[in-house]
Amino acid sequence: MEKEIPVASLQRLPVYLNYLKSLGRTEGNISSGAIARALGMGEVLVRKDLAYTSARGRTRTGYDCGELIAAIEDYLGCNRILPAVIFGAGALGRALMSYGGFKNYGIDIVAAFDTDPQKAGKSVADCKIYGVGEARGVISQTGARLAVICVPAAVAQEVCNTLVGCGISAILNFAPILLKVPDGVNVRNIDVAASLAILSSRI
Amino acid sequence: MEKEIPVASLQRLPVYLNYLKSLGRTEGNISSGAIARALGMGEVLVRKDLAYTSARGRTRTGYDCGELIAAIEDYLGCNRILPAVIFGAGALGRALMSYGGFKNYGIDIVAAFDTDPQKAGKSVADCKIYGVGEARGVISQTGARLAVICVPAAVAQEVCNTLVGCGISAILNFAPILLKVPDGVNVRNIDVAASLAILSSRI
DNA sequence: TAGATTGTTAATCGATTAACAATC
DNA sequence: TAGATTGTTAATCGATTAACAATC
Repeated sequence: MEKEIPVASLQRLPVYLNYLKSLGRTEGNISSGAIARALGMGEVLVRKDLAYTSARGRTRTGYDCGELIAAIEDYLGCNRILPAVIFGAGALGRALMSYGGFKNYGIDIVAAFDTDPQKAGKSVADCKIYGVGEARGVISQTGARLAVICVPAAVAQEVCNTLVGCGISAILNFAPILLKVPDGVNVRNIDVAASLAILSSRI
Repeated sequence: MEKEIPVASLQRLPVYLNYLKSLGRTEGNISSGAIARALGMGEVLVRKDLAYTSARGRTRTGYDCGELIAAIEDYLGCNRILPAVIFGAGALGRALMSYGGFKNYGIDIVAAFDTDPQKAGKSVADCKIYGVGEARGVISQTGARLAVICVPAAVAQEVCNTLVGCGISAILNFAPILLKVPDGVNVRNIDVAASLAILSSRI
């Protein structure tokens, strides 16, 4: 049995991917040492991380740029299209609806939901906002398993329960609370204010 | 010399704080075991983390809720007011301007900047948008040392250089690139698309 | 006192780094 | 061949967990 990738390594894969893409070349080779120097990390760590993907370096020449990008993209699943929904069409939710970066990772924001009936029926960047009552139908119809929670902390757990009940199995949570979810449901939290506070505590 | 707090511990402090505040009581005591159970972690780890703050538990009774909240807030610097600026008044930048959560951590978004002259002069949630040329003046006038970068990846490094030149020493970066900064400048990255991709790769 | 809880010291675990053989 | 680079195995480092004395 292959060893599972550590979270720390998994989180670095998009960093490598962004860097490689920023080079703007799909031909030629790049060594783990060059990547490591550019990103300020150890070269063995880079090789270890890349070894979790299907990328294989060539001794003396390094990794083929195009192959390496393809291997990371493949590992992260950028090539299939995965439908995702956003719950909460406030300022942050709408900003994410209009953000184009998800498609680089094969993620398609197919719908948004909001409790405000005024918002229902409107669209942001080709993404339609539905009322909460339509969540079950839209989620099952689109086959979305991935959701982003952008609602106030006070209602986030309730929204989370609804989403899990609709078959969502991975949640990116922007509300500053720890969501309780059943086994098998994955949650990642982004607390923007806390991130800024952590930075500022070192000033 | 006291041992410096590990990043992992520092990142958990806001989690404890959110949980304690969510209990909605400033009186009475709470034990590290109760906190650990609620957050799904080990109780020794909770005590170790809290020990970095000025909080001191009482044997047999645990920590005083109000004191503990105050100690974490104090450690994170929630009580002083720290001015911060946002660079990039696109959808995300404007969402952050109108987000109320920063003030819980004593962070005040005092200004935003954008290259688009159409946006200059407008305000979002009492926060005024300035042209790029005014950055130096506004930053030095407000004394901001903290900045949030919400511009496209292609211009993020340039914006970062400008900010550092204006005296900014801590940056929360939403652009999916690794910023190069001189020693003494702290950067934290939030890559929303990558976070969602990491989640989805486990589906 | 007995029991609950803290805080500290030692043990474990996992991730990063170092050393090095393999290879083109 | 000599040199550059990979991938693997061993060593180190840091963070988490376990054990336990202190105490109210």
